[in-house]
Amino acid sequence: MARPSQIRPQLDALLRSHHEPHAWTLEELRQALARLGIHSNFSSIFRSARQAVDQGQWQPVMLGDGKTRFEWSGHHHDHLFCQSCGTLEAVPCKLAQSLHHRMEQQTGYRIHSHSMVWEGTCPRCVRKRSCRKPALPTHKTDLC
Amino acid sequence: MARPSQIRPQLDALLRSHHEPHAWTLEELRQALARLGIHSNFSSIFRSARQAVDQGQWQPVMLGDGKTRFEWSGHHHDHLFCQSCGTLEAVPCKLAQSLHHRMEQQTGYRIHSHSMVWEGTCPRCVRKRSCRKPALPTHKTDLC
DNA sequence: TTGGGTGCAAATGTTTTGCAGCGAT
DNA sequence: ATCGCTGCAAAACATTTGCACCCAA
Repeated sequence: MARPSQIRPQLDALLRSHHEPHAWTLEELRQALARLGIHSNFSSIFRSARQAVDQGQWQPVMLGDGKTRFEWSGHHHDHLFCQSCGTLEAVPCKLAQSLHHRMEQQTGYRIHSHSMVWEGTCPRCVRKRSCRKPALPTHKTDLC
Repeated sequence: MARPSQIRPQLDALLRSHHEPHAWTLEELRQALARLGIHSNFSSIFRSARQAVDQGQWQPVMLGDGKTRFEWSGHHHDHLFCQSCGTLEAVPCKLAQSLHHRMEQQTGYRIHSHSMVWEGTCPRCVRKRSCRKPALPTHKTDLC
């Protein structure tokens, strides 16, 4: 009964696309929209995101750098983070998914979703230096 | 070669204890210390935490409410969150642990750690109301 | 004397809200 | 007219840093 959202459909399209990044910060979404010629406000993106999460269409992803990222719920995946070079990869969550049933049995919970982040050293870094002090992700780390 | 930390040992003791909460926010740590008669500053707690994480003794835990929590690395566990009543439980991470090897094989990563949060409905809530709209965790949610 | 630990205040960065105006229904 | 969507500014929060001082080695 009121003005339909001008930006929400565009945001949905971004999250549904299979392009990088696979999980978007609010600021990344705003910039991506701007590149499409749609200049909007951070607050508007924020409110669209909250609504989308409430409606179950988006899923928040916390990677530990202080910024909340969002992904299309249907594209849910786990994350692989290289502590050495900061690379962040999306991996299918088949493995974690395979635990749902057992986890439900063991805990009595009815499980709706999960979020999982693996941290370690990527193949490239493993090859370069046989071993090095892992840089734990902090809020100032550059992810994505 | 300088003054030994007055609070770090106390903080370590808190995290090593098996009492609630199982994962502490900086503010919770400060308050717990205060209850022990040790009044300190938030910044000092923060710096102790950063150092402890750098040294690998503490592990940051992100639950999605905007606050970073910390647990003793040796006590690592996964989390179960009831979207209906907000209960947060710690569960052994044996199941997730069992995936390490396969995940390493499939990705070529050398995995050092993981973090996992299961979200769903706890047995009590499942019993009470057969079904209800799940309240997605937001930053304003009261966890722990 | 030195160098890390501590407290206090201020800066940063991100998230959240208040409010006025807009516009499709 | 109504009611949700927007933009702008400010507030609210959590994290982080600068700086002066303290104190055991």
